[in-house]
Amino acid sequence: MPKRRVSRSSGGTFQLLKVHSVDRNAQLYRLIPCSGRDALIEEIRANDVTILLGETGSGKTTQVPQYILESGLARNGMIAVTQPRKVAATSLAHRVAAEQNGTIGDLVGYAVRFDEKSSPQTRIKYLTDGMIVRELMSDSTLSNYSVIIVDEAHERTLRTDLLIANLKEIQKVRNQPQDAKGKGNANSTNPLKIVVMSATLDAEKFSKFYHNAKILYVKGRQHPVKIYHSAESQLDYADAALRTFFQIHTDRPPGDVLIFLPGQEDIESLQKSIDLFAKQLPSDKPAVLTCSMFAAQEHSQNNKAFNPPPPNTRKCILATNIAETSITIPGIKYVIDTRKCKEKQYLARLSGGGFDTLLTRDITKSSAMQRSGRAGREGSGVCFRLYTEDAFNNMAISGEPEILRCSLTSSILNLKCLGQNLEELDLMDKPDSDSIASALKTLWLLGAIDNNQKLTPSGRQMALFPLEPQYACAVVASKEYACTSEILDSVSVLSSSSKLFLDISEQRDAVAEARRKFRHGSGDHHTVLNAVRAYREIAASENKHARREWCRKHFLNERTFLEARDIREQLVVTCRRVGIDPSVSAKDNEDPVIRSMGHGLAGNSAFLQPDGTYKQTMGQTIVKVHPGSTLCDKKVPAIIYDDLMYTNQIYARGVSAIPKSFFMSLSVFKQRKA
DNA sequence: GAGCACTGC
Repeated sequence: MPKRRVSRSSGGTFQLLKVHSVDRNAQLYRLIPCSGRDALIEEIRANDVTILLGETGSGKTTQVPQYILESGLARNGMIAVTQPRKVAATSLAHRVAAEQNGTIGDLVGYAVRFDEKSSPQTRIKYLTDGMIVRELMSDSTLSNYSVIIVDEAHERTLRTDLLIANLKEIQKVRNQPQDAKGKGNANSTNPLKIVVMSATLDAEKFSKFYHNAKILYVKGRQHPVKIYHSAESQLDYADAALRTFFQIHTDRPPGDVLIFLPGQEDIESLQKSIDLFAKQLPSDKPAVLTCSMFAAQEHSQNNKAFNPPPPNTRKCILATNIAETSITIPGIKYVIDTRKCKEKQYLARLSGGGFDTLLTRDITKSSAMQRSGRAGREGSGVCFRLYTEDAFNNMAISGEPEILRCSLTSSILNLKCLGQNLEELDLMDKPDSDSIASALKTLWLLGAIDNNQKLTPSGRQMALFPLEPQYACAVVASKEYACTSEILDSVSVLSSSSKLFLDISEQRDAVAEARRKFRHGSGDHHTVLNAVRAYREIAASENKHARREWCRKHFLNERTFLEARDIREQLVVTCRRVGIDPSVSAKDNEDPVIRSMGHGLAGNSAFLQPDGTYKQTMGQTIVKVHPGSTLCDKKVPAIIYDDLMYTNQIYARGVSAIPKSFFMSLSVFKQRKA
């Protein structure tokens, strides 16, 4: 089928084209032109669900909500726009508020964790997908909204998937036509419109899920990017990237280079090689400045990639997926795509709990397109794919949705509170039965559900805490052990998005030395507590600058402390609600803290074997203590751990020693062993 | 002897 792309200027800020049919094999969209804004509003007015397919830079996320507002389609309620990321939600809201000439929180607002700006006047609200899923718990039909726009739906985050499934159910209730007796359904006066926004390639799946909803196409404003594939497949992607970079450097006009690599290890070694070769360049060639970018790296270091290079210098940025969606680096004209990324995948196991794997794998087509697009943000660019065109054509269209590759423990607990079962939910992709069974077993071990899979009173309490069920269980248990204050300190740090202990490979010895100050013989949980206590002392007596300097000197991430403080405040409120005194402290008594954690982490435990290895108490897996743990190289009879991660071996992270006798007192353990 | 990226009550 020939590619037939008909477009007409819309007069608005973007062009709108209606997709008539999708030819999957050719992967071309046959497009029928519409006239922009009015046509879009008419389509949304006429249909319960609209799928909006759009290239990046089309402005759909900022413009469409405003069009809907001005059209009066949302007269009965707010317009929600959901985002997978907090920064996106807040920055989009600020931009749209400015376009509406208003202050943020007035007509246009946002809601993300720890930060909400909205008022009774708010009509357009940007929120994270997690936030709206949470709202579902208190208002099961989301009655405050008349239009819900699900943005970045193609990312298929766990929460977006749960939202999409629930929205289908909500529409059944709210969009019911008046019944034959003329007795109108109370809800039919407040129907719900759904707009699903997605990047190209996978729109058809959303359409099928929503009873063949119409797909509309929004044309983007990206600059053209010339794409080169390699003629033959490359065995060594790092070496291929090195050669490609110097080819660009010697043959191509000025412009910075962005290299996508799977992880920190590859980044650091390739950076060294490039620096080494760059020194040997003839003096008439421009110089090379390399920067690296990955999440575990200090912010100040990551930020160097944003600085313009000195005159007559080409900047080369080596980055992980962090530069694919979350961060946009200015000045990039060339992209080198190694085809690789690392992805976390949860491996459900019926005995001993599941564990995460973190392995290098091939990227997907949408990822490859996203990467090449990074060369066309400011002008035309070039992308060098270190793989053949065949390889590209054979890539999966998009990644596996998160719901198929993460632990379901938390989601199942939350759904149980809503009276829903994950198995019965109409999801776009259903997790396999092993994954569900493994989560149910964990919940049973925690005492959150009974033998009939019914929520227990303490399970209902756990669900109220903004924590993984394991840590919520530890908080609930801390009441009995009179150490809630310490457990809150501990779990708030463990639940933070960033790690507390920074690792800088070049300063390994200095890092180890600084860490020794907080080191606690019983393991990582008390080591974290020691760091929290030390920071609290500094924070009480020193100013902001001194605090920051103290953290830097001890290789501690201050952002983690600050985030943990916010989380702790939320936990204190929840504790009071369920009758747990958050201020009760065990003082210097260490044992209660370990035992409380032991209740949450009973399934994450292992006994020392005669041969010196650790074997799971509730499974057969041999686990190794992670080298970053204070208990590495130490042998204790029994350990609990925060999680297992398989990279080269199965490593237990966040490890503490626990008396072996503790397990004998646990009823679930006795039941389990029997 | 080692760390893809996000997010939430």
